[in-house]
Amino acid sequence: MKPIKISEAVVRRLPIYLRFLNELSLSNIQTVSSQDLGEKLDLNPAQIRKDLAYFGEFGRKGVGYNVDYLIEKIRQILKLDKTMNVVLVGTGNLGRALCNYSMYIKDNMKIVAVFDADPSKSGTLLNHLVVQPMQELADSVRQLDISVGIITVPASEAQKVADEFVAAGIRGILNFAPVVLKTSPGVRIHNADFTAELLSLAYYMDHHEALNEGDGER
Amino acid sequence: MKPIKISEAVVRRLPIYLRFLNELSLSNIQTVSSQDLGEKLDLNPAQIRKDLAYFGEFGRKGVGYNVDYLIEKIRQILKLDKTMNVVLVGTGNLGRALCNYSMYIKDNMKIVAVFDADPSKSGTLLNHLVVQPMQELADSVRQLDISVGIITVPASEAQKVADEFVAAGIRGILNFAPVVLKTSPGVRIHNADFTAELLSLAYYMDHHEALNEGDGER
DNA sequence: TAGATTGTTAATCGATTAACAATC
DNA sequence: TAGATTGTTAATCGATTAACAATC
Repeated sequence: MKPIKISEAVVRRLPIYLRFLNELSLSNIQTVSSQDLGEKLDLNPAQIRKDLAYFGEFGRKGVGYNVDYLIEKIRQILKLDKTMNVVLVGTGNLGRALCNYSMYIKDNMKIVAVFDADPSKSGTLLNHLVVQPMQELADSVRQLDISVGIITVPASEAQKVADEFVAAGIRGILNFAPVVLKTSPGVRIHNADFTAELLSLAYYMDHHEALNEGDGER
Repeated sequence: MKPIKISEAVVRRLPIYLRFLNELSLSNIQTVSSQDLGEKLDLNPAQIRKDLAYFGEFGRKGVGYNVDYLIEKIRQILKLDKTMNVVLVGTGNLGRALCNYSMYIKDNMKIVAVFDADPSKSGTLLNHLVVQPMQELADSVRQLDISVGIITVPASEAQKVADEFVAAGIRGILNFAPVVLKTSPGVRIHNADFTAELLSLAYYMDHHEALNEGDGER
């Protein structure tokens, strides 16, 4: 009935909308216009309306969007209305930091298993979870109905972990390792590569004002 | 002489090129073609050639690019040939994990000061650096010639920190807090927002295959 | 020379923005 | 009713890809 394919850029903005709407809801604000959203999120109001309209008619002309209703709808679209089980591999500093994050709960994303390639880490406790050895990955993924995997191992190990994820049946990967992963077409990879962000930030420091005269973008 | 403005998308890809070239260099590979790069990095070869050509003629027709020369050039473009001093605010799990990262050294990005809004954290040691109270921020930025700031505080505190960064003269911000920051036009903000990446990943899990038939993209 | 590969222009594709009728 | 704001179409803008002459 609606075979329109949604662009990646649109999907990427949905969590941004959701977060801000949650803030509004906490402040007991009941209605918001695309104008308001655009100002707060530095986006064009038309773009916001268009993004939302891909999924349905959520607003009321002359009025705006009901905050709580829109939250509910976006959560449905992103499938955050049911719990999504997540596995994390790599219990270094970053991996441990991510495990301790509590935000997942509200968004129904839950780290339910933790692995490390280093056998000496097996059995140690990390935020109520026992670190497991890699051999148990496939079993856990099946038994715990895990669909998403987070990679926080060194770059040199990341591809290997990705391969094991795919073999175990994982369909989505959030990759923190600074490397381009290769997987089969059905698997979705999102990169959370802050080192690249940091390096590209350097480009914009100081001396390039002369070149980028028409600056001020984000 | 070259008043062409470089698009954001181009700059974002430069660190990706650089990383892979570094790998090649370590393997003693001396020459690489845009074809090779494209295959390894999942990018169109024409795009890679065009990206590089914005900054100069780095390749040789019929031959390809000299790996070490290209590394040198990209490092110059990104200004990684001189040390860039970085400050980090927020010594929670994530902040501590970032401080312990060693990658910065190779890329000449160095965390030289660490702050926390919680006064009880002041004076504690974090990876050879003494955690400082926020009042000292502006002084440190000036004295240590810091141009980039990393924000790893909770979302509720992030805007305040960004304001203090701007007031202290910082020109680039890497923001890990899940919130859209507002600053003056001259300040560059890059978001390292893995929570958004994780939530948007959920969208692509399972039941949406039917809609996105033409899948397989990244 | 023949084969390979760049740098670059032109064509294509897709995403953003403007505009406005519909309507609350 | 008048004012506001959506949903959506059309216009614009920008980025990606294809194609190819130049040349190593």
